[in-house]
Amino acid sequence: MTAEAALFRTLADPTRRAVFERLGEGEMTVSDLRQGFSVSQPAISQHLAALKAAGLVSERRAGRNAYYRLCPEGLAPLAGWVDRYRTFWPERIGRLKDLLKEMDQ
Amino acid sequence: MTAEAALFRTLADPTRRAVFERLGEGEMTVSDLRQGFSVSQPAISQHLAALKAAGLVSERRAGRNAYYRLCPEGLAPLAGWVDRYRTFWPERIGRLKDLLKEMDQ
DNA sequence: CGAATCCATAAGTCTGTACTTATGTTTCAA
DNA sequence: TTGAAACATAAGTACAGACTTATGGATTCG
Repeated sequence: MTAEAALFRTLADPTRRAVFERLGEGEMTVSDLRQGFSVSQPAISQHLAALKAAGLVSERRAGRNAYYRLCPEGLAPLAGWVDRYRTFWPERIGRLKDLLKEMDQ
Repeated sequence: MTAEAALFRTLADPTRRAVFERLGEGEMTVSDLRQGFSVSQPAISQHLAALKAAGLVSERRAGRNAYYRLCPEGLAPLAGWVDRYRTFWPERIGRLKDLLKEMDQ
């Protein structure tokens, strides 16, 4: 299976994608993460295991707690896949250029 | 459902994603597309209907034939989602810049 | 020590969906 | 006009996977 295949599969589930997005706020325990979701704790753990297997998340244990953190570099293969088609839309490129320009500063 | 949710769901299936990628070669009929896939003609038609509903493909009828063509702009919401996380990887930005530079020429 | 908390895993259920075959519609060709 | 080709839709099947409850291991606290 290609890298982007695993990423598409992993991020296709809305709940799992929401967990990923939520970790954008910063490192968090499973219990923290559970707040705001209507699914059980095992469901959260299962999603985290899937995200970890896909390289989208890393884990750090401390006592009873498991801290999960975003690994945004894991998205690189997906970004690469999308970029292959970006060349088809010249009108959008400008905004991307602007973004890169901002990041230079 | 958000736009990127529909895109993730639509592109999660490997066969459907392969159909999308194949259309990168250019406009094609369903029969043309069928060659090289091990699934039935209805399966191809169903995938094309899903891609069309997601705005990733457009259709043109001519006699008995249905010509399908890529709509790469349909990927924009997905690209936007990925870009939110691109800011986390400075080391990859260089390659993106190079790509944009090439496209200027 | 015992109870409680945090998390992972096991096992089973159930829904979504990607496929199949069957069939209908339209168009073209002999 | 009859048959074949191109495609879509219908209906049914089968499997993946997202959930659940139950449980166990590890840690912390009283």
